[in-house]
Parts: sequence; structure tokens; C-alpha cells
Amino acid sequence: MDLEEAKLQFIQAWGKLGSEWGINRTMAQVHALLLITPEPISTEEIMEQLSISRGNANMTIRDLINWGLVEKQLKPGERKEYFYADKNTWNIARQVARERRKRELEPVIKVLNELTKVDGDSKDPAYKTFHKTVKDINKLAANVDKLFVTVLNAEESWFWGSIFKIFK
Amino acid sequence: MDLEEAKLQFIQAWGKLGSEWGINRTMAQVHALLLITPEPISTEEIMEQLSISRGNANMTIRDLINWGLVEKQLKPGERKEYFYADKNTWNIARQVARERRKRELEPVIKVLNELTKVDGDSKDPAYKTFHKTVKDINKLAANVDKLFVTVLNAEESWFWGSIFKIFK
DNA sequence: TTAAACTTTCAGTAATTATTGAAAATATAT
DNA sequence: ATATATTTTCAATAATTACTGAAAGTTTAA
Repeated sequence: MDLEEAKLQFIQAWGKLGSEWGINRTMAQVHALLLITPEPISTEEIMEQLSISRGNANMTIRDLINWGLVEKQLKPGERKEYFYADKNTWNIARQVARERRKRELEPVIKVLNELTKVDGDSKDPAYKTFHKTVKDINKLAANVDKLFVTVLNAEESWFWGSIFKIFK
Repeated sequence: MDLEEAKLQFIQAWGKLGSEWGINRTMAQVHALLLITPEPISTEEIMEQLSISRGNANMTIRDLINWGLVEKQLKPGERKEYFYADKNTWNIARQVARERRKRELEPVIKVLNELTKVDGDSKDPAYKTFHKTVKDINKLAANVDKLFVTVLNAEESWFWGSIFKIFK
């Protein structure tokens, strides 16, 4: 396999994984492209390489910037904007964890907290089951949330080192 | 808020979270309904409670069974099938981890392993960046995979206990 | 067997989500 | 000011994904 084919496969694989985990496929693909591109590139180049429209490229790049995964670079004397992705995988993981926690996990935990408080007849199996399930899921979600926070604040080698010291 | 409203909210919240993380919304909702229902219920009841068609209910239930989250129960002397969800949240987490690992993580790790082997000119920045990125992501993915396996084999209290002993 | 009770399938349709492309907006240079 | 380069927006459209409902299939009982 040559480099060009390998690049395409990487972009495809990353896009597929993204879409399976609720991230827009194009967004994952643009990110993948930037990850394997040494220098900042322009919207034009992204459009060409992935065969997507200007509108799509523009919106996707904005999203990636909002996710903190890509940054804009301006070349002196040039009007055009160039884009560059942080290539440190631990930063990427952290950034994704941070955003998904904020956007998706926190809201659901908030709802679960409210639902935990709902009162009812403790003799009623329907109430008992509801209450226990919500409480248990809430607890699990809170633990996952804590784990996310830990990831956010940890250094990569320290994190995995500590994890696999116990779970060998 | 009364119990009925709380149930609806729970089903909604769980469905939303599911869809944000790449799980069919209806599947997450049926699962949520079964999670808060003390006794096994029939397809009819699921159809009614969630206002979905028989076909949708049937396919969704099969999926949940394939994911190992729901089991079929037969009542003696009755022809109808009833469905029941395991309510142990740790089992649920484990089961989801097991399936997603198998369906989504393993395939991508396989591709990444192949791409790591692609050879090229070590003077070429395009190749260097590609190779390093793929290698790094591969390593991260392998660690996430290992973490999944650990979850799969661990007891809940032991797992969280060990985690938060280090990451206090 | 036949019929009744129930489950499964899947072509057609609906709903959702993603993308295009051209017009509007913005920024810079002359 | 005007022209030019570039980015942004968003209504229209396309692509994808999910759902329905009725027909076909299966199982059990009489």
C-alpha cells in the first residue's frame, strides 16, 4: 500500500469511527486529514482533498475550532486562512472528553439528579423500580463523569501508567 | 413531578443520550422503558407506551437481545413473549462496552495496525507526519481497548474503588 | 387440517441529518 | 469609493437513517 492510499484509508476509518460514536462523519474526516498533514492548509485544499463543498468545509472547520481540535493560522502578507490540527493524541482525547462531557453527559446527569428526587409510594413496585434504576444509573453516570474529569486533568503517561499498574 | 411524567422524562433523556453516542434512539428508549418496568412486558405494551409500530418494536427488541441487554421470558401456558431488562447498571455498562468494542473499536484498531506498517521515505514530512499520527492514535486506541477489557472483567465496586484510590 | 395467536420481514414512506451552492457579508488593497 | 479576495450563511436539496403496516411466516391447539 502506498502513502496516498494509506491516507485515504485513515480518513475513511476515522470518519467511520466518528459517525459510529455520534460525531459527524465529515467533521471526523476533516480532522483526520489535518492530523496527517504536516503544514496548515487552506479551505480550498480541504475541499479538494475530500471533495466537499465550500459551505460544508467552512462549517466543519468552525465546528472543529469550537471543539478545540483545530486552530486557525494566518500567514503574514496573506489574506487566506490556514488550518492546523494539534497532533498530540492525548490532547485530542482530553478535548473530546471535555466537550462531550459538557454537551451530553452533564445535561443528562442534571436530569437524572432531578428524577432521583421524584417521590412516590414506596410500596409500589413501579415506583420502587423506577427510583432504584434512576439512582443506580445516576451513580454510574457520576462515576463516568469523574473519570472524564480525571482524564481532563491528567498527563497521559501518568494516567495510563496508574491505570495499568492496578489493572495489569 | 409525578411518576408518570418522570418516567417519560427518563425515557426521553436516555433516548437522547443514546442517539448522541451513536445508538438508535428508539432502541435506547425501549431499553429505558424496560429498565424502569418491574415485570417483563409484551411487545404490545412496548408499542403502546412508546407509540411505535409492531415492526419497529419487534426489530428493536431483537437488537436489544443481540446486545445482551434484554432477555425473553415465556410465561407458562402463554404463547406471548415477554421481555425483561437486566437492571444491574454495571452489567449494562459491561455489555455495552463489550459490544461496541467488538463492533467498532476492534475493526478500527485492525486498520490502524495495518496503516502503521505502511512504508515510505523517512525524509518526506508527509510520510513522517502520517506515520507518527497513526502510530500515536494506534497506541491510544490500544490503551482504550485495554481499559474496555478491564471493565469487562472487573467487579463494579472494585473497579471504581481502584480507580478513585489513585485519582482522588 | 384448519384456525387462531403471535412473530418476523421488508418494500415503501417518513423523518432526520448532512451537503450544496450561490448570494450576502466582510475584509483588504488601491 | 471601488474592486477583489475571502469567508459566512442558509434555503433548497440530497443522502441517510428510522419507521410503518401489511403480508408472510411460525407455532400451538383443537
